[in-house]
Amino acid sequence: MRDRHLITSALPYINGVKHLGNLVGSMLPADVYARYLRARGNDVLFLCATDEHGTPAELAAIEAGLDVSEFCRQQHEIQADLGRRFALSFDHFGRSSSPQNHELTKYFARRLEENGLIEERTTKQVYSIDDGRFLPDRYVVGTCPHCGYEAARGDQCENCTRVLDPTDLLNPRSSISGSPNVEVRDSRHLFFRLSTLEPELRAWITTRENWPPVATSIALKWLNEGLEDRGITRDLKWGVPVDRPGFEHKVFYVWFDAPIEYIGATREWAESHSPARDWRSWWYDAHAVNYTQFMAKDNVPFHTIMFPATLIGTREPWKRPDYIKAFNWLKYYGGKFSTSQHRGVFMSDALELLPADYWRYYLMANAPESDDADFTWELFAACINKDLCGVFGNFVNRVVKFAASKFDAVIPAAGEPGAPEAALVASLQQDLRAYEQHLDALNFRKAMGALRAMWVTGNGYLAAEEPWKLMTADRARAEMVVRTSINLVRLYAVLSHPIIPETSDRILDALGATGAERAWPADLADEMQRLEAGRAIVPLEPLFRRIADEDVAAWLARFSGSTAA
RNA sequence: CGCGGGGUGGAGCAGUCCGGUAGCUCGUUGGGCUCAUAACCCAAAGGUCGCAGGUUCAAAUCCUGCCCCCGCAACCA
Repeated sequence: MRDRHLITSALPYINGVKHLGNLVGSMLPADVYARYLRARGNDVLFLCATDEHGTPAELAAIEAGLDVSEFCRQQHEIQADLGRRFALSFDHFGRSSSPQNHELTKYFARRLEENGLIEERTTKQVYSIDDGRFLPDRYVVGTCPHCGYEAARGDQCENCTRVLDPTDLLNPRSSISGSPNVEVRDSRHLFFRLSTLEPELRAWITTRENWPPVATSIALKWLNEGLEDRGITRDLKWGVPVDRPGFEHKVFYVWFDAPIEYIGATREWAESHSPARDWRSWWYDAHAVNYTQFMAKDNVPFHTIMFPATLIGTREPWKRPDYIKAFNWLKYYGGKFSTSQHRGVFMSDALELLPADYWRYYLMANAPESDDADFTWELFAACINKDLCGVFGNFVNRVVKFAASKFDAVIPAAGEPGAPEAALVASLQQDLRAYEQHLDALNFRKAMGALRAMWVTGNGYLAAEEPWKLMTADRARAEMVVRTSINLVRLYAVLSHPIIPETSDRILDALGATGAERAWPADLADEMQRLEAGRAIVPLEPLFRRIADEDVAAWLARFSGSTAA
């Protein structure tokens, strides 16, 4: 029986094209894992969506001169398109603004209320008269009462790092319009009584096994500091409406409805089919489902505390994640990727330079798993040139060219596997086991190392057997080596498919591989003779191009942003 | 004493939980090969594992103190 795997990637926010850090922190590793599990024959549902609500979306829409719903529609399409071009194999890429999510969000809020976990409270919010809106804390700026820093934000002073309340600020003003015409108004809001769920959350978190330290440590930090009740509504127009007297101009807080969209996207997916698929069995009483969430570390509190609390608070058997894969930051030359300063590489930029597979391999081989990782063009070029061009691309190229020039691109028939082939299989078997174990454990860097080791083995095999010499010395043996090598090419394409799917398909197409010949390998000795003698193969051009020093220099200049010299 | 992550040959990392001659990739140097994208294969050099104490027959690994770097994690998503 096939295992059921539910995989979700953190939802990219709607306000613009995401950068490589966003990609490597959730969407890409989730895709690699989904592709791997599918290749191993599992029943996989892989979901993502745009996270569309909140103040930044409203402000970005205003800046774009668009109605917020139209802005989100356009941005959603842009992100969906980029996802396709990066070969992200979502079963569905949804929208947190969908009717399904509206309905589910209201449902969850209602269940929490029925269970006594919601209460109304009056809060004091800064209202900007000139902007005509309530301001989230970070959009209120003023002078820090502690250090005198004049551009302190209402949530925290960046200068002295003290946590602030917007009402602490001297000379407060709106960061949107710059207007000092602001006042504090009372506003009624719904609060989620998180504090009462703390024991259950702690019991759940402390029994999770082998989660990344960055996931459990952040969750425990929140629990140890004590959970506070949290407002789950906001004074905004764009969002899920709160059906409640006196709340006509309020919506649910974006962080309340966004994770619910994981379920919403499942419904969107189910209802996009005719007849509709079953969404509920993935989420409700879904003991047989193995659920893995991917995210960067900034998202951890919401996935280990807020969302689980929402699910627990329903007192219904909603599925919680079995495993959370959390990543650290990808940085650009030691600093942050910055949208406003155009610093770093964004998904759309990346595809202008090179095809998706280059980025996919590099990012997975250098994923920020144990610590923040640096993106530099020098490392990127070295990794591409060495691993993809020199080791993998070159192996495929030398085998295919040799077969084309010496055997008219037809797989030769003579010879039987001998001791070198047995040794080859043994070596590959060991690395394959490591590769599978690392992917099963979501250790992507190590998995890439194992994959690379298998590629290296192919070049070593050719160097040791020297088929170009055997052509005259032992023709049968030469044919054996070439036939084995062509099968190695096929094997590598199959194993690399989760990482570099487009290149992998290109190779398998050239080999005329059938569906069965694209399946995950079982017995490697058999795999080495799988493609039979007599089959014609289509010559391939080199799979990857080398990155020149001039490319590095040009890209460095182009992407270093406004802070560059 | 905010919290978390990290400090291992020139660069990037593994090893630290469960102490036992310091490992991988890139780079460098030397050799080999010439089928292949000046690619590939083999070998060598290079580290007192942030610092200082302590425990131990033995510490990168355990304990104590300190230093440095990165991030911000409850109304920003």
